[in-house]
Amino acid sequence: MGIVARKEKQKQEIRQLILDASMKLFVEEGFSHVSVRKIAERIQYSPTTLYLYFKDKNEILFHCCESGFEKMLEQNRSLALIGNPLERLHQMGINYLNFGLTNPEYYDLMFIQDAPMARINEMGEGWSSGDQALEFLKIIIKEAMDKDLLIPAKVETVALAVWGMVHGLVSLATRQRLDKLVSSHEMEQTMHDSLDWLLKTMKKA
Amino acid sequence: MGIVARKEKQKQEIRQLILDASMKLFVEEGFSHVSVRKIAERIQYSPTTLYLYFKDKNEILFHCCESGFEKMLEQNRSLALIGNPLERLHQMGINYLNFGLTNPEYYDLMFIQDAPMARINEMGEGWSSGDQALEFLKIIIKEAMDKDLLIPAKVETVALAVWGMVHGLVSLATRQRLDKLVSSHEMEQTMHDSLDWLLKTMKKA
DNA sequence: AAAGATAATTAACAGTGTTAAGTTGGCAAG
DNA sequence: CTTGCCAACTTAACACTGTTAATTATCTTT
Repeated sequence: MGIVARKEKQKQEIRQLILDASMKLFVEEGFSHVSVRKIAERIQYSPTTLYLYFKDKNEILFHCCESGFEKMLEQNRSLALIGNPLERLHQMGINYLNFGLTNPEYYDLMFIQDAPMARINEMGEGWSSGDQALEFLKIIIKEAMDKDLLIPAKVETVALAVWGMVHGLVSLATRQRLDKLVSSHEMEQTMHDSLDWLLKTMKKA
Repeated sequence: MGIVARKEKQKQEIRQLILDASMKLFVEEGFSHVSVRKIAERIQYSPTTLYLYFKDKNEILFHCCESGFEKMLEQNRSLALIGNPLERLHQMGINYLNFGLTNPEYYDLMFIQDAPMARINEMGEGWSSGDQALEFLKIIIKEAMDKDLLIPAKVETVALAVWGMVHGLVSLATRQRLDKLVSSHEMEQTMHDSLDWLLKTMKKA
């Protein structure tokens, strides 16, 4: 009994060892340079050993992705302090843009790459991290509407529109679609302008 | 003189042969299954021959990307018939969403993958297709503001916001980030709802 | 200590983009 | 008419990728 427990603990330790190495590699060299062989080399194991602890590379990437969501959640902790739901929404948008621009690799994994989604679809479970984030957004919007600060509309519609816009801005920027339109030092300001415009426009007069 | 011209013509023919094969492969099997070897096999040439006509795979993909823009432009031809700039903007948004959802592979190449941008950055030239499309959007928005149909604001800011939103919606949908939130048969309607909401909200009362 | 289970490895498969070296063809000059 | 050249094209190879099957090493239990 004690033995099987220790074995399980060791197994979890190696799993964590693999994930830590993956994360480091991921942050240092970027998504596209993360390979099973490179991860294995970092922890001095054979490449195939990773397959004893994870089904495939997608599963490893999924965990890196989850860790990205934690990072984002961490950044949003301070939102709870903001009483005004409209200001809170604004700050949440700013946080989102900043997160995307400062952690493009994480952002990629969380919202663009299909590797993490592939693993989610194989398992039954839904995309809890993403659901949670959108739920959070919906609650703020609902609160703002209830307090008569926003023009009334279907909450889902508005939430999707807002998320869509900030995601669109971040992904256009990180995928270099705005490079020739906006000089890089103006990029952040320009994106914030668009966010400000949206919030101002949807605000009740 | 006639000889060197014929030679040049033949060279262009093979270039086109390669591009046609790439496009077919691209449409039939999707972006991720397009490989230099597969393209070569389709036209009965050795893989390395492609490198005599194109610098690298990115350059081939860039041309597929351009062809996607033509397809999109084609779809937008009918916009010219719409007199009201607000209605024109609306239809343009609908077209954009439809294009993205019905041609996810093209959309990917045009707005998400970095392969085509890599080739553009290597050459000096800017992203003319993208610039052109955004310019088109800006003109409509400006016209709507001039005709007092929209709440006045900086045109660039609004254009980027609108583009950002539709792009965000399409890319979230095609990258499966909305699967567990919106059932697939409702997807299109939900996205259209968000677009409608935005246009209605930014419209002058 | 011997047998059995478990952990880790090596070898291999089937692919990828790309470069360097070698081979074939046709055309022009001697 | 043959020789030499140049261009088009191919073969071979490099350095990778994710992943599976078979094999070896290690540790536990009898």
